[in-house]
Amino acid sequence: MEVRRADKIAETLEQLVFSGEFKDGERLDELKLAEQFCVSRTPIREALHALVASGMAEQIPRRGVFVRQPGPVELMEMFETMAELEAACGRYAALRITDSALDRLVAANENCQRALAQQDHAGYYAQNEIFHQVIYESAANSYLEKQALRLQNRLKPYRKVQLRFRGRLDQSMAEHVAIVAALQEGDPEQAAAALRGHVAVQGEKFYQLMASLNS
Amino acid sequence: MEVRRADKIAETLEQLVFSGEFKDGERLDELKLAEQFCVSRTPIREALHALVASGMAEQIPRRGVFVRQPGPVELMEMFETMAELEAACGRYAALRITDSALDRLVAANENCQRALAQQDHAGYYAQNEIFHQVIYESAANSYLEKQALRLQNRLKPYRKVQLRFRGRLDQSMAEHVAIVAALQEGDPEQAAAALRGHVAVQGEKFYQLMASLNS
DNA sequence: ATCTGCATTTTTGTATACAAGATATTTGAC
DNA sequence: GTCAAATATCTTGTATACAAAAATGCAGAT
Repeated sequence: MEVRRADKIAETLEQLVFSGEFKDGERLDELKLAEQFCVSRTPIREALHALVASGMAEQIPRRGVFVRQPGPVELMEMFETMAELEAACGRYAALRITDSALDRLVAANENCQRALAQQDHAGYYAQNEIFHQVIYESAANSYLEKQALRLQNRLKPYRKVQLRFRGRLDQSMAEHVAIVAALQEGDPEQAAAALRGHVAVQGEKFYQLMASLNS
Repeated sequence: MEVRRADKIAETLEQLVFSGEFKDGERLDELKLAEQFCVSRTPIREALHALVASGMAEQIPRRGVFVRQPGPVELMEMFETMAELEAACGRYAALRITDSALDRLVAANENCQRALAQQDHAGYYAQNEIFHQVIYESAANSYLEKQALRLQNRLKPYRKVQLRFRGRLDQSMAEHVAIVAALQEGDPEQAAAALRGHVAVQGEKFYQLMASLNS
């Protein structure tokens, strides 16, 4: 799929920004990166433009591109938007979901519970991700699905933090059950509300954590 | 704001794709465009990448970038997504809108009505755009606002078509009034529902039109 | 010592040159 | 005449060279 070196570099840089290797506001030096990746400036520049397009960096003309780690406010806004996107997916999924997708949803949920019992955090995250992605897919709107996937990916590094809250995992599982129930019932309003709340609380927990750290 | 030639070129290409100058599937030849714009391939390539990033073109490695005009199904999906984004904005706006924003909303609405009375279509479009943008802004979520603005801009060329339907303009105005009322009441559910319906019907009308043209 | 103006040095943006993969064409066999 | 293989041509991707704008450093004046 990706034969161009620039694309691989973009992917690597994305990971480095995600992992916090690059601090907020840091300038991404074309020459240094070119040397570091053993390529010329050209593919580096293309990779940097990709970063800018995905919102992880900002370009100031004739000045360079700077990493743009979202602050607490922007993160909260992104979680809020995610909540609405998921609510939208849930709304349509309630009307359009297939039986096989419902099965996969239940299966992912059971896998979540199993991972939880085994203290397998990585497994839980993976299955949780699948759970939500099945809902995006079941909205039967590939454009909406793509948007949801994009933002889900963007928020991934921040979602992990919030699950450390006391009892959050159990609560999260209970919410999943309610979501599945609403989808099985085919109730758009209830599915939307359940998903909105489920995601929104993540943002709020995260915000709480950020606030507690900054005081 | 934009000192880089590549950015101006990207903007121009965007317009050309919007206006249908470039047909769906057409390859955007770097050399020809470079000659046409009297620049080298480099800024052209950057502009093409911008087009790809905004979803108006597709890049196939080692093959080139091709214009990607959305088909009826994808357009319908985009309208559906727009409806949900606007509903989300309306939901939050009902809780967060300021008095001054409400005033601007009413003013834009009156300007719409005035333009309608004078058969000033361009004026109507402009004021209608402002009406919706005030709502995005009033959601007090700049991330969500940005997403809404992006999709609104992307759908702009298609929205105009749909307003030609008999009586659609009058109906649209009535919906605007209902939206303002819900926001004034501070009722999130009603605001969301009103906006969802208002935008979704545009998609439906558009789909009807496309279907009638293809038969 | 600090600030201002000029010169130097980086660094971005663009043009050109080169490499490699994809497409088109030609030539030969059947 | 059709098909296939080899060659030629074209196009993208990358490297390098050049131009222009911004940042930096230094000298001199206040």
